[in-house]
Amino acid sequence: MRSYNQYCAVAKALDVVGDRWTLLIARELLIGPCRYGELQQSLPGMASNLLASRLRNLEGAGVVVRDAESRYVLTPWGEHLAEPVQALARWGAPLMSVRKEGDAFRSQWLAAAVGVIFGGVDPGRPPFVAEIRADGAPVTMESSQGRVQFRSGPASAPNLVLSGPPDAIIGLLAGRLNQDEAEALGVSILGDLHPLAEMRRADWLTGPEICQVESTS
Amino acid sequence: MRSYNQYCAVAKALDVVGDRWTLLIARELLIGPCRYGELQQSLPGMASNLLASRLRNLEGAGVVVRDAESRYVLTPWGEHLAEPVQALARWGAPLMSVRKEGDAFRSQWLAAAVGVIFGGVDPGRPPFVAEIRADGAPVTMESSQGRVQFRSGPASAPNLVLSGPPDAIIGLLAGRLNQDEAEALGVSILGDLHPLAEMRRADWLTGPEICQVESTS
DNA sequence: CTGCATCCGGGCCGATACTG
DNA sequence: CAGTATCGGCCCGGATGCAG
Repeated sequence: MRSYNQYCAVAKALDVVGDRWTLLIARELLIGPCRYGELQQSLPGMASNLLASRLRNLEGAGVVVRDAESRYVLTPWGEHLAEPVQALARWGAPLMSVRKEGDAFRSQWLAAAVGVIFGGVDPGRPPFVAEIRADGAPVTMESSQGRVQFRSGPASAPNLVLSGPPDAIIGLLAGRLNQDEAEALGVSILGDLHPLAEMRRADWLTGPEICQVESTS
Repeated sequence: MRSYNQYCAVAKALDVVGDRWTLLIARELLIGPCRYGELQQSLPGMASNLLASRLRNLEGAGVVVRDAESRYVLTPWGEHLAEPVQALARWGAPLMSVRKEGDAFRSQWLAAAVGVIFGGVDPGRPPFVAEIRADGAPVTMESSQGRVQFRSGPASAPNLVLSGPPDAIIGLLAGRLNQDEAEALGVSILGDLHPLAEMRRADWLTGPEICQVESTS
């Protein structure tokens, strides 16, 4: 990307990660190291030359390095992209209330949603393990010592198993839908949902009321 | 911008504010309502048609509205862009250690820097007023009740007056430079600098050591 | 088969000129 | 003052090619 040529930290940051697709690459690498092909699968619609170019730029800027298995890994500085990426996710969360026709979905993207809804540390949180199957490979959400962690793969001894369409699962996690509404949308629920409510961030707002979703383009 | 077509909060957010220049427009509007012409002056290098187009998009998305004087103002949802913008500024802060030849500077951009270095609430902060003149109109930084506020215009009864080149001023505020080093770079200092150290965020790191600034393009 | 590089059409970006 | 019009060029997106 052409530099903004502004002596301002926001502009400098965008000089590095402001290109189209770049922050979505960071979103994937924040979950863990990735091969080139894994990134391609996680970024449907992105041209292969663009992915290669973005990765080169990020490598040159010191955000990403290659590991011994030639996977792409965030540097310590790159790991700190977690904060702006999560802040953007929190800001964009109201737009998730409806899933647009044709929107792609990958189960690992629940990691961002989980970070947004259950982020931070809260000693009052109960220990809890949930396994989630939303349109793909199962992922596990685990609350322990006040912190909610996320990883891909099934859970060994879950307190809760959710499976169904992604938008209904997210509505349930976000607290926008209750058990009956979610089941009506095709979610199958095994276990008790009530601990979810105690695990949400204190500042989490259930509804998307802050942004009016307009239909007039 | 073309939509990413991903059912993910980060992608949805970037569908709205991921376009080139858009987050810099938000940076300006976060300081306060702006006329079209003020935005143009604050965004050197941005084409006029692009500014008009971005403002239309933001208005359509519900991020911006026009007030009675036809100024552009953030909606409540738009105000919440403060978090992602500040997070980006914090992430990009290490890149501010050197000012590149040709980088533009506006005194109001100190607002972002002040937010990054002195953001949040800390009851231990002493009350303090500083007037800063960095290459332009004077701006005022005021600490009261644990919170540091920023506004444009001179201070009425400052404890500290700083004037000089922007990079040296920022180095001083960030704690990268001491009084002698800053004065050697042309900063004139009236008053006591020591309260600044007590006002910085507890997690503020002085140096840019986290990102190696490489010269090999 | 993975990990890119090349090519090409279309659209976005950047600069300047122009208008109510 | 607040935008609109226009045009060259670069970036983006999709398909294809190719080397290890």
